Amino acid sequence: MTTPRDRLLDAAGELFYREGVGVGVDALCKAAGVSKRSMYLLFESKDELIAASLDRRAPGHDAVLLPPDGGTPRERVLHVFRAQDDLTRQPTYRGCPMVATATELKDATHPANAVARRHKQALTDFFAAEARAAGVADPDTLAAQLTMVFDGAGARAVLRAEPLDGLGVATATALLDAAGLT
Amino acid sequence: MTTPRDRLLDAAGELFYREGVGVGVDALCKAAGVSKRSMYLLFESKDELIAASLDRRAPGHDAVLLPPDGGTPRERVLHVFRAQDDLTRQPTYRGCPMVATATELKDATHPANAVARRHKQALTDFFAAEARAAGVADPDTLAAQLTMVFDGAGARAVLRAEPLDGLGVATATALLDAAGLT
DNA sequence: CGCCGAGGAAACCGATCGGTCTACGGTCGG
DNA sequence: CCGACCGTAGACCGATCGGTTTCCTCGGCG
Repeated sequence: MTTPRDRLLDAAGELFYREGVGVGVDALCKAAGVSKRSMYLLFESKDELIAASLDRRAPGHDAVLLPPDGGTPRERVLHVFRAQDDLTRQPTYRGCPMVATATELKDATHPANAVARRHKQALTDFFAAEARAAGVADPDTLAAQLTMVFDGAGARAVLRAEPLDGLGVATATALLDAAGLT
Repeated sequence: MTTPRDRLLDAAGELFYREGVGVGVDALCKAAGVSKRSMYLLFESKDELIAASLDRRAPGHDAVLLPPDGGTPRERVLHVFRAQDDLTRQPTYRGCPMVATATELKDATHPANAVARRHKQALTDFFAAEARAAGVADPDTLAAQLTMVFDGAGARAVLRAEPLDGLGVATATALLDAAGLT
């Protein structure tokens, strides 16, 4: 049996991603099968719920993007971009949830923004660790560059409303080659 | 004397960028010094106004990003990323207006989405023209990659709420080098 | 059985949403 | 001096916003 809290977080994660954070609390509670009363007992405000739902999405997100154990650093990095490429083939793809939420909220002090920044940093850290393992000269710069390509690829897929078709993988490959990560 | 139409488009362009498309029509009209009645005589709906204001922003946007006449293709391409770097130093920077609006609207059929796609394509076309002038093997792919880096760099600046500090320029440089555009 | 807390349904709050409409103040050409 | 017209101010519409509150129905436990 799922708790009201879980149902709220799941419904929020899906609705906020699909329709934006402008979705009303009433619609959200109805989708979660939870009363507004319970929602406001579980969360201080809608803003807190946004942040919490974003946080909850992260593990699943990582599970899709990050590679399983094993493989060369190059393959492990490229796995992320291949997984993103697959995601953009789904018609429900609306870009990276972290980027989308931060973009919608504008306010840099919003609690959800800290969540987004933290999880985006985790992806950058993964790239940096692989680059370091491969002995790249400047792993942090390469990691930042790969993260930018990742988010730029997501933006492209959203704007054009079409799959990436290998463009993200190709760009990441070019950067890996340039950095000597073979 | 500015026309009500111009004032509306200017106010909409600034407010929608700074606070998002969720800004109300009342606040918008007050900022523009135009009555709601006039607004709805000039535009069919708020959605049309969003699209029109985005369209109006584009020339100024191009003027800031695109290089003046002259210079090598490489320098002309890098000028775009240097200009973007400067933009991210401003505390009012909220990312590329086209990307931000498309991200907020979700709906791919929204009139503003076509505007965003068109103007993003214009940037890609600029990159492709420079690449072609420099005799690059696959100018269209390079142009798409540069556009992704551009948007990824914008997303990074928004998420981290800090300037790019050369990261966009460095990444674009790496891609130019990789493509043999010296 | 009675009691109690958890939680759902829904009324309610003031504010605001996108959008329409009336009424009035200006500024023209005749 | 006069209508014709453009545009503003703002009331108004039903709906919805984030958030609070009241009421009532449960299930578990003594």
